[in-house]
Amino acid sequence: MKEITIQQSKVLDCIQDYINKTGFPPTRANICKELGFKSPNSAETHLRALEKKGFINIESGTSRGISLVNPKVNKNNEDAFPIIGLVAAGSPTLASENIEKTVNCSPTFFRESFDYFLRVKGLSMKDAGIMEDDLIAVKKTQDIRNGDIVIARIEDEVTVKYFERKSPEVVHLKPANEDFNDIEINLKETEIFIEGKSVGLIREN
Amino acid sequence: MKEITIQQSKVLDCIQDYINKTGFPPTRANICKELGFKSPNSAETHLRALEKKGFINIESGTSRGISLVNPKVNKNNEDAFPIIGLVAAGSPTLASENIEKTVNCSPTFFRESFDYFLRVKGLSMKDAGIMEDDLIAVKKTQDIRNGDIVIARIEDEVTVKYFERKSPEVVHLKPANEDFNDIEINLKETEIFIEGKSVGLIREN
DNA sequence: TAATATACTGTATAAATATTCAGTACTATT
DNA sequence: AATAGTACTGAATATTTATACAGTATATTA
Repeated sequence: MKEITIQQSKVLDCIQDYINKTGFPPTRANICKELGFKSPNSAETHLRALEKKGFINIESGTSRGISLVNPKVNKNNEDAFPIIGLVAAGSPTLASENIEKTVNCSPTFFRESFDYFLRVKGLSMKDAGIMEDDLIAVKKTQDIRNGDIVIARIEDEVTVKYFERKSPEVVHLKPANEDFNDIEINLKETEIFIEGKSVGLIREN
Repeated sequence: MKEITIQQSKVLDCIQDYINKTGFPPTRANICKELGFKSPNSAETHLRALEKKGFINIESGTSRGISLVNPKVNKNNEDAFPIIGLVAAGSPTLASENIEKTVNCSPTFFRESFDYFLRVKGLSMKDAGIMEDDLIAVKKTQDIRNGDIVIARIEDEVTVKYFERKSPEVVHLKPANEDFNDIEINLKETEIFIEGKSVGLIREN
C-alpha cells in the first residue's frame, strides 16, 4: 500500500466515520462539510488520490459510490480481548507482558460484559466443566453472589473457585473437584482480593 | 420486532446483499432491478413498510439513505453461525426451524474451521468438561480419529461422544461420565452417521 | 525548467435519485 | 360495507449528486 498524505488520511477517516455513523458512505458535499472544505472539488481530488493509491474504490456515476478497501468493523460490534495466563503467583494484570495473545469477539458475546480472558491451569474446577487450558471470560466486578465462580487472589496466588460467604468474616472458596479441599478464609486474618467473576468460557479443542 | 411479509423480507435481504457486495445501500431502482419490479414505487412502498416495522431507517432526501437496524456483519472476518438444539430424535439440520439463534464470531475463532454450534443436552460428557447447555462448535467432516469428540446419529438419535474404532466393523462411542455406558456399534448390524466433530466449545454462564 | 502531485475556491450541469401522485387489484380486519 | 395493508405499474419532478472545467498556489521530482 502506497503512502498517504495527512489530508488524505483525514478524508479516509472521515469516510470510515461517516459509514460507521450512518451506514452509508458520504457524498462529496458531506466530506466538505465534515472537513471544512468550501468546494466539492476538494473532496473529489482527495477521493481520486485515495482511489489511485488503492485505499478506496469509487463506482463512477453512482451516488455515494465509495467503498473502503480495508473497512474497520464498527467498534461497538467487535473488540480485541486479551488472554491472560493464570500464573500461580501474582495478579492477572493487563500489562502486555502477561498477555498471551488476543481474541477478537463481540463485547456482548456472553450474556454479561467482560474484560479479559483467563487461561485456566489445573483441574480444581473440573466438575464445573472447567478444564485445563480453557479460557474463562472474566468480568472485573465486586458484585459477587454465593455460587458465582470467582477469580480470587490470596496473598499473590490467583485461583478460580466457587464463592460462598459463610458469615461477614468468613468466606469459603470451593473447588469443583473432590480431590481438592475447600479454602476457608477468615477475613480478619487473611487478605483476599476478588479480581472478578466468570461470565463465560471458551475451549479450543 | 413486528412480523414481516415474504416480499418485504426479500427486499430486506436484497438490501443486505447489496451492501455486502458493494459497500453502500441500493437505490429504489437497484432494488427493482434485483427483484424484477418495473416501478421504483414498488421498492418505495416496501421500504416504507420496513421502516414502519422497524427493520430499516430511511434518511429522507438522501440518496441511498437506507440503513439496516440489525446489520449482519459481512467482513471475511466475522460471520453468523447458527445454534442448533441437540434434539433426541432427528438430524441437526440447518433448516431455519431448528435454529435457536445465531452467534456472530470469526470463522477462525477456533483452531479449526467449523460450521455450526450445537446446544448440548444431558451430562454424558461431563468429565470432558462438556456440560448441559454448552455450545459445541461442530465441523462437518468425516475425517475422524480415535479420541475425537464426534456428533453421531444412530437411527434418528443424535449424540455427542468420544469416538473409537475397535475394528473395521466395530465402533465404540464412549461417554465421559461413569454413570453412562459405552455404545458398541457393529456397522454390519446398525447404521451410524457421523455428522462431524467438535472443534471448540462456548459456555454462557 | 518543466512536469507532477498536493491542496484548495468557485461555477456549472448532466445524470442519478427520492418522492409524490394517479391508478389497479387483492386480502384481511372491523 | 368500510378501512387498512399489501403489491404492484407508470409517469412526473424537484432535489441530490457526481463530475467536469477554470482558476490560484505551493512543494517535489526529473
